[in-house]
Amino acid sequence: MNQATNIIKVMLADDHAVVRAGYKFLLSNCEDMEVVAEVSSGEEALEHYSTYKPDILVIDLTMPGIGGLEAIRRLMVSEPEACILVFTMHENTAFVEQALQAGVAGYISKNSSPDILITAIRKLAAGQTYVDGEIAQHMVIQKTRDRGSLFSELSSREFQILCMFAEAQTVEQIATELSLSSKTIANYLTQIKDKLQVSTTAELVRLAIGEGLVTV
Amino acid sequence: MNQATNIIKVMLADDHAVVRAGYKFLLSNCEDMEVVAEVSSGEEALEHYSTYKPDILVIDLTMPGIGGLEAIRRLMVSEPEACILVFTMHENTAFVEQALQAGVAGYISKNSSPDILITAIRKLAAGQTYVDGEIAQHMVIQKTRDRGSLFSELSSREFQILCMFAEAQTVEQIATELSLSSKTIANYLTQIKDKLQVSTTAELVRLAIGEGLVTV
DNA sequence: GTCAGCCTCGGGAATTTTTCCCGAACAAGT
DNA sequence: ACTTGTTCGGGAAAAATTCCCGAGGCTGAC
Repeated sequence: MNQATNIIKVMLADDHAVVRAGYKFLLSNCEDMEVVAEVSSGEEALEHYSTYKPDILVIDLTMPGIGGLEAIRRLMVSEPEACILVFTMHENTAFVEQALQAGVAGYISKNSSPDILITAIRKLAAGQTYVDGEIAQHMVIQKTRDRGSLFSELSSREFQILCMFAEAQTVEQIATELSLSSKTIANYLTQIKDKLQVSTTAELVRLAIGEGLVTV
Repeated sequence: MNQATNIIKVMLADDHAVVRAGYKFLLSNCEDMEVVAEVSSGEEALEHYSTYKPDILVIDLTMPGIGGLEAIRRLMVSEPEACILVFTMHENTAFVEQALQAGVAGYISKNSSPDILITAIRKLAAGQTYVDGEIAQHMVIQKTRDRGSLFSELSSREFQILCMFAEAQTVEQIATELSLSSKTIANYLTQIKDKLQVSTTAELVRLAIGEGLVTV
């Protein structure tokens, strides 16, 4: 609404200090925005969000602990009007979908040119949404061809569990971390295999790695 | 011995016709060598080797069917004096080790500059061995640092089974293809996990992919 | 030659994991 | 109100894995 008069308050969430420094430097050239807080994990983001009440939260998806996606989901519960911009290296359609479903207002890639970040922040501050051009293209292309996003039919819980499993976590470990019965996790995995139409664990892991859900 | 007077007879084994064409073109510029046969699978290589009795067999590792490694092993049984040059895209130490153990005389990468192939063929024809410089470096580096080649303690059977498994083949499929009991395969896999110090299937697949044993 | 050591192969039995089927609670959409 | 989807997990059967063991083959050392 009033982007000329008011300064956009930005909060940064990224686990790499250098990356945060880069952001800050980048934004320091813009008179209309200011970094009011920076955190290095999803947990911290949740903890400090209400203190700083930023206009925009710029957040990475891959962070230690609960990670970005989960942090976004939780934040949207307690602060439904939060304006979140995902800034990550995951160009994978599945992540974009999951993030958008979680309610983020923008999604840009770390591969994008730096000024895209500025553009995106201004757009979001003006109440608009922004998705990186290339990413949008990927999504359209992937949508139009046969299978859609392959992972799009997974629920967020299923997606989360798949990611954890593909990172070679045990069924028990996942159960513990999510405070669920290992029975539940096992059932989920069966369900996931079914939806993804793979029959073995090896295939599942290959698929997840191949699609870029996890890095090896 | 007599490289000046005699023409080096070369047999090519690669499943891609274009690649074979490239080899032939490359070698056509050399007066001292000639392509006497070309085949597109390990099976064919075994079948035709004795017909042509080439001085050098240039072979790729990734081919349909039994693949290059297995073909090499079998060939070395029937033709122990065979002179084999592996020419592949696998720069992975594990493959180099497995190939050298199988008795190949040379190992070069498809990433090497083309004239390396010529050089290598001449070396081998002269009774010497040849391993690509970069690959050798990799091996030394990997050897000197902590763990050695990780897969080096796997027997060839174990290595083979691991590769197949990481390609998402079922225990049953592997058993069928190798004409073994699925019980044996399962036992092998347990053994492999033990040697590689991983506890889950997911970890095993990740490791295999991460180390480049299979492509995703 | 003999012996130790490793590799290959698989059976038996216990154990663990996975699957399949089911139900309950809850939220959202129509 | 009613269907639909998500989340969670129990029960029981089926399948996979593990652990342990043994036999045969091959190699290299003594």
